[in-house]
Amino acid sequence: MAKDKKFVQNITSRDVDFAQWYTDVVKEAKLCDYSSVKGCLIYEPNGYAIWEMVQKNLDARFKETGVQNVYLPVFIPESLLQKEADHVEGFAPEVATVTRGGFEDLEENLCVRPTSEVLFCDHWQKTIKSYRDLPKLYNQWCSVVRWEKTTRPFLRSREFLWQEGHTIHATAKEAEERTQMMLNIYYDFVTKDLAIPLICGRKTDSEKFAGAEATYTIEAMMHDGKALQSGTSHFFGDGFAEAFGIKFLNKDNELECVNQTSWGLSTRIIGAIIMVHGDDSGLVLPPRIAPIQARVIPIAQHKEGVLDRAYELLNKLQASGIRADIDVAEKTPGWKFCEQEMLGIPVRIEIGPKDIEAGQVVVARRDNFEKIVVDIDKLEVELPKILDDVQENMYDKAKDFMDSHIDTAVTMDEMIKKFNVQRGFIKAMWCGSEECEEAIKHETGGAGSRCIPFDEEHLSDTCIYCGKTAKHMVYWGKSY
RNA sequence: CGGGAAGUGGCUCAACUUGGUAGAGCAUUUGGUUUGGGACCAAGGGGUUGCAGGUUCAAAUCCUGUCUUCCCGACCA
Repeated sequence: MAKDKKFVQNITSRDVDFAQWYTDVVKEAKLCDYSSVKGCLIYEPNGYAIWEMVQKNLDARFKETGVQNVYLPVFIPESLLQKEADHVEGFAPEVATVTRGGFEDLEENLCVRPTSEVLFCDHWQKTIKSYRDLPKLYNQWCSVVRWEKTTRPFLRSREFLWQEGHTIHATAKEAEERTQMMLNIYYDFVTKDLAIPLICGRKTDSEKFAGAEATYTIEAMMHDGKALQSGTSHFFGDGFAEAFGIKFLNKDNELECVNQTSWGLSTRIIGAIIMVHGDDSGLVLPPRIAPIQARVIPIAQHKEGVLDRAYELLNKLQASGIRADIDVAEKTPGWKFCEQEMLGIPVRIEIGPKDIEAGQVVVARRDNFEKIVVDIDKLEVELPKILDDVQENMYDKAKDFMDSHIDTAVTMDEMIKKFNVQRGFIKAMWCGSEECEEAIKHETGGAGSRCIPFDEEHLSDTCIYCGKTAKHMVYWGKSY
C-alpha cells in the first residue's frame, strides 16, 4: 500500500518523537527560520503565504459583519497599561519595555504592546460622545510581543502575528452577541477552511483573559492529543470602560459606559494546521488554505513536447482559478514528489510521455497518496471536485481522531488512570472552584480545564475532585 | 526560571577525552549519461569552529562569561 510507505527520509516519524517531528516539518516545509533573537521567527515565503491566506479568508468574513480595519501604535505608555487592574496583573510578567530612545532615557517607559485593549480604550475615551457614535467595530492586523520563557516556532513565540478585533457597543446584550458572532466566525473559518474540528466553549475564571467578564474559545486537538487554543473571543462588559471612562450620552440623555469585546487569532493557527493534518511525509495543507493547491510535475521533461504540454496544463488550471505551479527543476521525478509532499501541496499532477500519448494525467492526492488517472481535457472540471474531496476527507479524518480521543471519567482514579495511558481530552464534572481545578491539573500531571462546552452533558451529580454538587461539565486535557 | 543536551562550509555530523596544517556525507557549480518514488560518472568552489574574554610558543580542543537552539519541568489568558 502506498500510504504505508515512508517516502520522505529526513523527517522523524510522528509516532517516534512528536516534538522532533514538528520541528522537522517546520524546517523541511521551509515555513520559518530562527532569528538571532530568541523566540522571534523569520517567516519564509511558504509560511508567510499561509498566513496571507488566513488573513484573506478571515478578513473577508470580518468585513461581512461590518468590521473596519485600523492600525494603532506598537508602543503603550506604561501608565496606560496599568489602568485596568486585572489586565496589568495578567500581562505584566511578559511585557517588554523600552526605556531609552537614542541616547536619552525616556521620561516614561514605553511597553511594546502585548495586546491593544488599552490603546483602543484610550482612543475611544477621547472620541466617543453619543450613542450615535456606537457601535465601533475595529480590527487590526499586527504583531504583538510577549516575553515568553519557553518558545517554539508558531506555537509560542515572543513576537507573533495576529489580528485583534475590538468593538464597543451601547448595550451589554449587543456586545455579548458580537462576542458570540466572532467566535462563530472563527469556528466557521477553522472548521471549513482549515478542516480542523473544534470544541467550542467558555473558559473557566482562572483561564479567562485578564480583565474579561467571559472568554470563549475554540479548542483543537493536536495529533499527540494535546489541545491548542486556536482563537478566543472576549466579553468585557463595562469593566474597561469604567477604568478608562469611555462614556456616551444615551437616547435618554444619560451618561453611560460602553460595553466592549475583543477577539483574536494568531499565527499559532499555523502550528495547528501542522499538528492536526501533518504526517510522516511532512506538511499536509487543506486545499482551501493552501497557497499552492496543485503542482504540475512533468515526467521525462527533456523529451519532445512534455514541457510544452505541462505548461499548457498549468495555464489552463490557473485560468480556471486553481492556485497551481510547476516544478521544472532538473531533478528526478521521485525527488520532486518528496518535495511536493514535504511542502504539503494538496495534489500533484504528473504528466509524462505515456500520459500525453493516452490523453491523460495522473493526479496524486497528498492526503491519502491515492493516484487518480484523469482525462486531460476533463482536468479543469475534475480537479476542483478532487480538491473538495481532499478538504472534506481531511476534516473527517481529523474529526474521527478527535472524537476517538475524547473520553469521560466520574472519579479521580479513573481520570488519572486514563490520562496515564491515553492521549486526548477527558470530560468530567466540576464544582466550579478554582482549588479543584488546580488540584485536577496537578494530579493528572498537567491536564487543565480546556473549556466548559456550550453543549454540556450530565455525567454525574458531583464534582470529580471534591464530591460536592457539580456545576459544569468540563473538557480536561494537556495543552500547548 | 530550574534540570539535561547541543552550537564546526548551506544541511547532518567527525576531529575535542590526551592542545600542534579543520575532515566526511549530502547540497551547490561545470561537463556528460539519465528521468513514472529522493539517479550515475568526472572535475571544481565553499569554513577566522555561535560570540567575547582568558591560559599557552600554539586553542575547534582547556578555563570564564554570554547568546541561540532542542528536550523535560515550572510559568504562561
